[in-house]
Amino acid sequence: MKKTKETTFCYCTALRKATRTVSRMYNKALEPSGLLSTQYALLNHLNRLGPVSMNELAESLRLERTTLVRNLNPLLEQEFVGTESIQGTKAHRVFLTPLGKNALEGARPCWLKAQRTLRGYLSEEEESILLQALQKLENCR
Amino acid sequence: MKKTKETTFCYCTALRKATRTVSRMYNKALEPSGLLSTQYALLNHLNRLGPVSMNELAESLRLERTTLVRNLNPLLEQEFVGTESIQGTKAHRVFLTPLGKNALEGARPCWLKAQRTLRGYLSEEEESILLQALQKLENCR
DNA sequence: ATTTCTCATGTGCATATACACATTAAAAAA
DNA sequence: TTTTTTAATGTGTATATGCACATGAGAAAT
Repeated sequence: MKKTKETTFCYCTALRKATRTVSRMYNKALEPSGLLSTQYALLNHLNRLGPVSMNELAESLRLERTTLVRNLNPLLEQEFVGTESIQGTKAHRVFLTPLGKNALEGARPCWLKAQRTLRGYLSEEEESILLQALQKLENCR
Repeated sequence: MKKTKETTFCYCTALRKATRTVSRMYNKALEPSGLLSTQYALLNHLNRLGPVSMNELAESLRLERTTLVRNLNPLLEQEFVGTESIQGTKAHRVFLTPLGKNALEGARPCWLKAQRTLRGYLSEEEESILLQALQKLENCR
């Protein structure tokens, strides 16, 4: 009879471990731009989404709302992003300012460097399946 | 001519995103055991490595030494792990205590539940390539 | 033996992340 | 209209993570 292969690794541990290294790498690469990797990610996301409510943004990043707000604060202070209240409700919408778009574009070469380095480690198939797997995992709720 | 596919995702962002969700999931699952996901990971790692120096442990987890020490503290207090100094040097060795081994084994069912859930999301091929890719990425230094 | 150097460790600070609880404005129900 | 409910926010606390810098004990060089 076929014995189920024993699980020896842990998704959580493996993901966290890789994330630590990769985050360090991107932070290093982004240093000249003055942006942290999380800030780059936020600006980039806003650039693609356009104006969104806090909740939508948090949800789409799978990020705790309060964490999002705190991460957003320095970007608000630098006026890389702005907020506007939604007519007649108390909800807000966040959007990327021209200044923010500028910062994002200025940081793109740094980002690209890190990104290219990592791509170099994986085959096309690995990259594509990695991405696909991550997308499945991030929906495990 | 073939245009290189434009890179639209970001390794760092994608990893962090999935890691957030997965970590939440494991923390939830581990709740009854009283261990946090990071603590489970530490105990588990120590269980497999046996006594190791702080530096080796940090290195093998790709974890900042200071972070490791701080994550280790509550486990030391609960006497799940112990330390001993290495003869004639000022270096330390960390090891899993019987109490710690106990805690680890008690938490295993909770962990397994989360682990099984995630496995259910991926095909065997996806799992295996994911793991392989993560291992490559975590060496990007 | 004294000086220098290396390496294990410690401390302080900043960001990233989540959760629980409080607050309050808008919407829905009574 | 008053009450109730829901949903957007805000606050406090705790863990996770990394970096820069300080300290101090052995090891190596002089």
